[in-house]
Amino acid sequence: MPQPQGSNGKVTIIEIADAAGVSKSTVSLVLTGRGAVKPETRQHVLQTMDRLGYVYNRGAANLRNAQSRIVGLVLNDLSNPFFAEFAIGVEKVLQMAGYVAFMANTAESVVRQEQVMRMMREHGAGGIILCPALDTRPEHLDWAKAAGTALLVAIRRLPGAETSVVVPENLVGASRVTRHLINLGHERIAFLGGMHSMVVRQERHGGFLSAMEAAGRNVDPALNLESMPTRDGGFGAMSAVLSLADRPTAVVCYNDVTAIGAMLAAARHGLVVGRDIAIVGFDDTSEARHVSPALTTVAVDPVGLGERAAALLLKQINDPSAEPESFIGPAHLVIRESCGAYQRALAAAG
Amino acid sequence: MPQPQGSNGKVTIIEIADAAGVSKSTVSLVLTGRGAVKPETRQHVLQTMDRLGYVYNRGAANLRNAQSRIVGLVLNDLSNPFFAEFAIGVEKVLQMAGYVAFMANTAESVVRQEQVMRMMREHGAGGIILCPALDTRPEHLDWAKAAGTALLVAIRRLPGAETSVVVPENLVGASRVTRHLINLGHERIAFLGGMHSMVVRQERHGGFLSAMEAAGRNVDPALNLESMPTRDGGFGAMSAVLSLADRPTAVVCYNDVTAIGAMLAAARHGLVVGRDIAIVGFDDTSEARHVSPALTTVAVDPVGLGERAAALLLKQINDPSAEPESFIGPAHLVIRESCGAYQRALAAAG
DNA sequence: TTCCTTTATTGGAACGTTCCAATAAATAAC
DNA sequence: GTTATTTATTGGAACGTTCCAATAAAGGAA
Repeated sequence: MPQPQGSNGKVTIIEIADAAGVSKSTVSLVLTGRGAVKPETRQHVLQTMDRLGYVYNRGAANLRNAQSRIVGLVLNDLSNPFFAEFAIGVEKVLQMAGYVAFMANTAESVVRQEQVMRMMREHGAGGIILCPALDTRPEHLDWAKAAGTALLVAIRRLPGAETSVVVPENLVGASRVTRHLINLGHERIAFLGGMHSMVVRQERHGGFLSAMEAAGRNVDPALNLESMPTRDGGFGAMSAVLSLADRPTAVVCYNDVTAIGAMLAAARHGLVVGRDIAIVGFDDTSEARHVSPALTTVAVDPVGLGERAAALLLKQINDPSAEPESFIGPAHLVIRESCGAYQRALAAAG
Repeated sequence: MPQPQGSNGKVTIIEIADAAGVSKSTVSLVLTGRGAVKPETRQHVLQTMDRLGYVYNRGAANLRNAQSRIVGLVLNDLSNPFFAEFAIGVEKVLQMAGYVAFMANTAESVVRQEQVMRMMREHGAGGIILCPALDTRPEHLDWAKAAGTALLVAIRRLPGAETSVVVPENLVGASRVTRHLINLGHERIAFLGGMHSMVVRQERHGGFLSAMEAAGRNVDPALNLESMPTRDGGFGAMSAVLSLADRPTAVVCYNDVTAIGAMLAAARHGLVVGRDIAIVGFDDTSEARHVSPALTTVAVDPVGLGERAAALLLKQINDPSAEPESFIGPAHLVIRESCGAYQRALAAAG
């Protein structure tokens, strides 16, 4: 039965020592498990701590040995299930290593990102995993080198920043899904969604272009539309594309969210996705499986990327002199219904 | 140009004082902005801090005045977009108040939940917002009263725990959506999904029952089926219900995820949802909008709930003697296609 | 000038922990 | 039975900050 301590709420190591009839040093030894302490003494101290409702004060401890075992996880968009899954992967690995994640959402605001990273440093975070907000400049991260804080950039590469990086194989993935559409016989293929300034879009669009060129397909600049990477953005861009005189027969979207918006727009125009038009996405979020028709997309295993990011960061924390390291996660094609391949196969068989 | 400090990485207030030719007390005054310090001195000190790359050490500061301005946010399932949105609401309010959220995911594990809450206390969190994991017992939270830590339970009410609570109007919401089905002329209505032990299910099922009874409808115990609150669970329960001799004409589901599973099962049995059978959900997740036919459901504004939870917690932190307070968030009906109301209206008009 | 008040600045004592060197007790070696 | 060695325990000095009481400097009023 925890006894709320006498006057103020905080029970300290010294009060435990007094109550247990030992010195504070002994209590400390029990706490850290470092020195040799007689089993019965240890037991007694532990009981006393339990009885008085003791809480370890990590702030005070960190004052002595700067080993905080906390790392920061800075996400640019928590409402995107992709990042939520990434976070789950990160937490899983950190937990196993006895670390705890200080997680924050910047909602694409560089200002908020700056604030949040400062807070984390002030709290003694040993490292930070950063999914950078859209307008992040590499010089925003210079403090890390100077302060010797381990910093890892994830998901969105930040050209010019000399840190470890964990990103998916955007170029290859986009190239694969585009080739898939080409193999299905499509000639006019559009690329939809994302803003030009986003590195991820540049990579994915680059993959799209390389597949098109490799197949000798013509790339119509009118079929390259930017939009915010949201459902509404995808809806708008798709509507624009469908109002063209010469419509495409297939559409590669920046990501799943955009693709789902595009599917809605197509349906609104009376098109049956997968039959009248092919639409594909990127990321393989759980939504992709559940929309109707199910979305053909590129899977990048966000949980796995998160695990990898955490592992890499821990390595860097433990060996601060190590060189920055990069991990490029695999991206593989997931064929479902929205590209029409399934229907085509059925037709061929029947 | 931040100069990485001589030997170890950490620059302290004393080094700043030495470099600026003032005392550490003066630097502290500049830092906290409390005392009266000559503008030129302040300026000079600030410049010196910038020059040496000083980082405030919150741990050391908290040692003196236990004002940490951090609060913990413990989520039971981050992969559920509902909780991600809730978290966004919480962060928004905390940020405005100059607080920072220490966020963690328990993945429904009570053990992990315990770990994570302990960590947060150890780091000096002034309060915690807890979305409890499934098997949480009220006595797991007893420490909060004893330690005087502000604790707020959100989304899942925890009977027997004497804390502030922020939850949606589950009973009223379920009652509303049930009445909607009754008004559409349904007689045999089933309730599907969720496990009996879940408080949220008890509330929603209670709302279902009250609407049925108020309308004088007969409640067939065979039409109350439990399942895990997953898509597969919904699929299984719906399949079971459809194998009954006397099928229901409408189904109220525990939540959207379950409802979507139920829709798949209905389709598999050759039924057209919205015409041959009505299916409704709860939560209004983004998926509800995008399945086909779109799901009629109950919206509960997770972001708003998050904002409210944060506001309530801050209030409690600032006035620890205040009584626990509850907020029951509104739940309103969102009519889409899966209930058949739309088709019925069309038929009436045509 | 002298005294009082306000404005700036300061050293030292906390805060709760860990570590080090020192001691006390128990065991092993001779 | 003495000495070495191991095993348990301990006080005190940090760690980086804030606060308090004290001092120094600067004006204002007599």
